[in-house]
Amino acid sequence: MPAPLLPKDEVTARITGVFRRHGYEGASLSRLSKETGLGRSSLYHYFPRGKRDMGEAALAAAGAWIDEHAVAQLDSPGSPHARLARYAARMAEYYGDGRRACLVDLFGIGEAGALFRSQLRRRVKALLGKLAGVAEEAGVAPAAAARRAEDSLMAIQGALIVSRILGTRAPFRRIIQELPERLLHG
Amino acid sequence: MPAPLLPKDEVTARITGVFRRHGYEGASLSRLSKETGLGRSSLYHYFPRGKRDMGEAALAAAGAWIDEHAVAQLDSPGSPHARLARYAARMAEYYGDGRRACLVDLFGIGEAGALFRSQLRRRVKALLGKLAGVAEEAGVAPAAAARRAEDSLMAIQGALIVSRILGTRAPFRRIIQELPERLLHG
DNA sequence: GTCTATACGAAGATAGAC
DNA sequence: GTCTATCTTCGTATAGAC
Repeated sequence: MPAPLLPKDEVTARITGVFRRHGYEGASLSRLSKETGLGRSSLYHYFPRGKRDMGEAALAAAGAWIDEHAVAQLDSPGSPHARLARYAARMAEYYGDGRRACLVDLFGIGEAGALFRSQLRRRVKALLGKLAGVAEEAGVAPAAAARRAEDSLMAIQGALIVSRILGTRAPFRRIIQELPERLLHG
Repeated sequence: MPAPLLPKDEVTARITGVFRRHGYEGASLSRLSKETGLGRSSLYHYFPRGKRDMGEAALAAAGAWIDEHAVAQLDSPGSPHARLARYAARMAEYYGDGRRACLVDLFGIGEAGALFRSQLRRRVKALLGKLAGVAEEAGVAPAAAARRAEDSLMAIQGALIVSRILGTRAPFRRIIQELPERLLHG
């Protein structure tokens, strides 16, 4: 048995990158093979059901990174505003300062939508609950907190799309900057 | 020469529908053929460069509909608030009350992005200018008007994504409802 | 765990008859 | 303008050697 060329985590990271640049259907096995440096057979060794398993792995890896680095900030010490600012900063990092796409967008439509939408829904609902919790903790009424959590998420998703089309990071950066205020004071 | 099975406008409309449901790369010629009822050769008769021309036509048709039905409301009689409300209502119609995707999202990434992003950018910039103009007309300072126009667009794009993932139209409907207020009074 | 080789269908696209 | 037939490339997926 030859030694692995890359640890599986690194393979998954590169696969995730391909999905984020090309979308699910645009991520062909050739591209995935080239960008991981693994032949098709090696990819099937790691991901027996092929692209479907790769999408699953990308989703899990992205979710884990966000939970560990961004969502964790919401439970860390500090004022609600400070925690939200750290959360936003980490999300900005995840999105490559607005240059990288979100799997919630890419995997929500077409063939990928059928495969992954229910998983994404669970993750999104959990995140919305977390964000609303921070707002409530800061004294925002539950209904308003839920609304603003939803607004925060929509603002980021929309900012990614608009920044991508306009070719400028400014809208994304502004939304990240404003996130704590928007959630806490509408 | 046999008579056309469908007028070209109707063909384009159906093609646009396929793109909006499956994305650019997910819209295969087979699907496009099936949903238009035209064989491949007929499609190539209308769109000599194949999918690329179909994407172009979809973009043009969508842009024309939006200009004629939604953006036109911004130049029609009535208060800024009333015009924005009519604009929002027409956009909601375009988006099938939140169930149908936006080409700015779908055509912004991957292969489609390379083909269509510059066209989309022009359209988006024009729309942002129009929206900001209405806000300025209502007394909003230029910088704030530009910011809020951007916010309005991002909110709609984000609402479409979140509504799609959550499987509920409520977030989209809320954003549509709030659009005039957000643009005019932050 | 990786490789080469290959199966096999679907992809986009074209030719020529009517 | 539509059809059938065809072409080539690329798609996902597998087999078997090392």
